[in-house]
Amino acid sequence: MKLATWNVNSLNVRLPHVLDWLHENPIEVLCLQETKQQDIKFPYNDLKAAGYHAVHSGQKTYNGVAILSTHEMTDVEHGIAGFEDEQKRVISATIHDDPGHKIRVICVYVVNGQAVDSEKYEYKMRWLEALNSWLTGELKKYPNLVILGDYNIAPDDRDCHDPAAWEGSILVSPRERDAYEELIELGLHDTFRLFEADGGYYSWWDYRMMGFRRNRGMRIDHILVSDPLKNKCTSCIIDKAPRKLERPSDHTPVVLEMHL
DNA sequence: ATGGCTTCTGTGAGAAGA
Repeated sequence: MKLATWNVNSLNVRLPHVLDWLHENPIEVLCLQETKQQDIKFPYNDLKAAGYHAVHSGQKTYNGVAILSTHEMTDVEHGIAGFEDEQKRVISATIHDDPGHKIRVICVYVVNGQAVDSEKYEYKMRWLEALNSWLTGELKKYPNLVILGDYNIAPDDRDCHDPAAWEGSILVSPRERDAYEELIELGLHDTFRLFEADGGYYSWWDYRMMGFRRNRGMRIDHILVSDPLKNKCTSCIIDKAPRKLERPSDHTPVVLEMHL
């Protein structure tokens, strides 16, 4: 089974890239973030024509998350149970593959936080705490769990192009990294790091200052798996190809392969 | 360098992203 995550920075703008990418990369599950559109505008028909079921939790202008799958999805849940949030940042579903395996997939768009001294940063920290408590229960309910998305956290200095310049800033601050580490301590594994120990691999590059060409990026999009799935993982790669297209998203897909 | 780009809203210029 192949699963991927991609922050598309507006599905309205990026739908052609998504359809082209799915055509070239036939995978079973794709989680999208920042669709930036209401459900009524979501391109269910175009995705269906491409062979994908889809579930979406969207809103106008900001946020918005979706799960696309070639397989049937059941038990769709929106948001973090018990956490009131106007912002559409989480959607979950159970994927049923052809051999009959059941995998619980959670698509997350973690709060950006803007700057460490902003109110949005405090919201980010509260949000991550709520995610953590909720996941504790979800892991018990669903042993085979994959959490894919834009975490807006670079877990360590290998995941940042210039740690000295970024020290203490948003995306790398100690409190954010501690919150990420607490997710890992629930018994989750950063699948990219199962296969690659070196730095210099990023999933986001700033649009400004030729960030991509100079590889001035951050690895902030992650695929975490629960313990029972760890040894089923066979590869996790960052596909830089879509970042090279005309009018790209500033993020690029991360792809996990598992042999169930 | 409180910048740089891109998207959104909505038709201006400002917010937000990361």
